[in-house]
Amino acid sequence: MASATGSAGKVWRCSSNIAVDTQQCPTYLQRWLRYSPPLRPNKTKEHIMSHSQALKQLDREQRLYRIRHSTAHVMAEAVLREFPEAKIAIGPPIDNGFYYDFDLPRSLTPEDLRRIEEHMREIIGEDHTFERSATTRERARERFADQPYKLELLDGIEPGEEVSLYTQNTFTDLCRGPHVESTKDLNAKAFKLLSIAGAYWRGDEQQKMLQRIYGTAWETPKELRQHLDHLAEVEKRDHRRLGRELDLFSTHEEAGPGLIYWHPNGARIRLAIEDYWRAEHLSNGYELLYTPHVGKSWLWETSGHLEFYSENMYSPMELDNAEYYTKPMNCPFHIMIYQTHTRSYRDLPLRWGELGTVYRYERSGVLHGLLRVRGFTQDDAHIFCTPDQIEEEIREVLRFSLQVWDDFGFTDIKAYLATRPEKSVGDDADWDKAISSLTKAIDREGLEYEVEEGGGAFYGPKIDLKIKDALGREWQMTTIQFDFNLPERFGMTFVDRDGKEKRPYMVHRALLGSLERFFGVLIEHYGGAFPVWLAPVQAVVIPVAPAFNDYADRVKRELVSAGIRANADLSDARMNAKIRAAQQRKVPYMLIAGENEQESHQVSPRLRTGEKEDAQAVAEFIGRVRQRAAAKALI
RNA sequence: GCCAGGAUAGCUCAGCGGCAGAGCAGCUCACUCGUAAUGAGCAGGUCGAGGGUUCGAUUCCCUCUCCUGGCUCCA
Repeated sequence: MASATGSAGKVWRCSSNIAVDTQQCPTYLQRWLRYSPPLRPNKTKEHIMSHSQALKQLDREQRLYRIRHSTAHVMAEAVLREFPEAKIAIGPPIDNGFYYDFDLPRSLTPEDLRRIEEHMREIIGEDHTFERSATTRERARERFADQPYKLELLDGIEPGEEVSLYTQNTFTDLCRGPHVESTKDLNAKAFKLLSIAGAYWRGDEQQKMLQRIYGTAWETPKELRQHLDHLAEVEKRDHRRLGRELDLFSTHEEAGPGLIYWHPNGARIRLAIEDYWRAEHLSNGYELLYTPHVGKSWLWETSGHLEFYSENMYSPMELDNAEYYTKPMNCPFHIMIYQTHTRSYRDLPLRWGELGTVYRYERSGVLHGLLRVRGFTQDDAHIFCTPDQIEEEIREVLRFSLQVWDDFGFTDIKAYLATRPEKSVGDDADWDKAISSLTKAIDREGLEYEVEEGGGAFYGPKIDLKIKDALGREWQMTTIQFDFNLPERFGMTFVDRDGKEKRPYMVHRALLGSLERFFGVLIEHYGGAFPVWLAPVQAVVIPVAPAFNDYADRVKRELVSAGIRANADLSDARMNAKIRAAQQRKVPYMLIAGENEQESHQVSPRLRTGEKEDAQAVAEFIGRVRQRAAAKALI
């Protein structure tokens, strides 16, 4: 699945005034569960409760956690049946399922998965209990003498610490638990093995590549089916598939992977996005810039990119005995403009935005449709201000950002505040002030947030916003980053009211992130059925028969001159086929034009929702589309 | 980059040592037709690239390119 979650730091706090949604906060959940006691049936004299009853008393997330964890153990047992020589690594529950990593003598095939599933169903049917036992680290070392990965895990445990083992049937695992009481608490019809993937031991490229089996597990077959349906829906909305079907964009391996070609339909949408973006920035106190695409090495040496970021930069071009680099970021160019004047405190704050196209070298294995590319346009902006202004500026950026997300139809937004990492530059006082202004801004906007302690960049703290799409997936989009590094490196100053030169604060911020990536998320969010203001084609005029082609074409021209993106389908297909074609392209309005309409200068709208409307005057329809587009309505 | 799986017509896919296939899309022709596919015909492929095995390779082997799923949600 296309996942957009960035590297998550350690979560130590969830906003206290908002209930923790465990689905949104898996790390928190796992932490909580880790320290919750293993499940025991309540065996008092007065009240003998079966295990299943005890399981039912837990809340749903905890039950699923145990079911998934236990299913992972059952899978490991099944894999050992198939491959007695297998070395087992780790097998945790994850969102919607579980995985287990194995070191196997050969590569797994889909056929193996079917057999492993068979074994699992057998084991589950045999009603084995999950027995917890405690032992010492040394005992455990003997127990797992032939399991090198388990030994390595044991090395990470304090010598005196108690080690817990869980056993079901023939399989014992080093495991913290908790588990269900017995395999009969698992439903043999509510799990499925989904995929095989390579995964480095401990996620480290230097370590051995293991084989990971991903599975999903639920309480009931119905839930499993719903989850599989959800996966099918995700697949149907895949922006790469819709990009082809709706003729929005393409990539070309022969012309360079990870580089996006926007087709006319995609470009229409991008134009709508950019027009909106520019208008909103100008009316929210920004000035807009255009800067070059390449710069001499001096620029990148000064900025530090060559030192810290060169892996991601395109190789230099040699011209006139100088090396020029294609830009991976816009910031140094904006600073060049800043430096063209002596800046007074009266000039600040400066809010400078640019739709700046940058190129970054991404390893070929990570490229993915529009979501991970090598060339993209950032909706970048830099704010230069005095320390006094910073709080207000941050608040303003955050407010503006939320307004933009609302306009694009995203209302479920969460903030992540990343604080100072160990290796970093800048004064403590600056960091404290910056973090405090970020926190105040989040509080002011009433956003739910988490703190990623030490998760900031070395040059400053940041707020990232994650938006939730129509399928409930989170995407990290907006980033608001302080930078204590570049002003220093470029020696930026402003003259304060006391006549002294001082260092301005600098904030980088991208709201949509990259237009390419945002486009991908937008396509999936709307499943290709864009709201009227973004739809590449807003209306198609469909004549009932060839005799009305002229009228249909006249209506189309009228719509186009009224600023509506309209086509007339004058092909020799039947009306029904034209409707079907427009429907599949997810055009919001189909306008049926026949004899009745022609006589009264009307059209009969059919919405892509399937709704049919009575004939109405063309002028009336124009007014309606304008109104719906202005309201940013879906249709 | 690494592991696994892919790459056959514009798209979705079948074929897997012996003449390269289907549906949709495209093109042509016919059809006077009211809310999700009118019919007939035509055209379309160095079977991702390069090398090898073979009488013969889209098919088997090797190399490369690209695509897809993954590569700590840490016992």
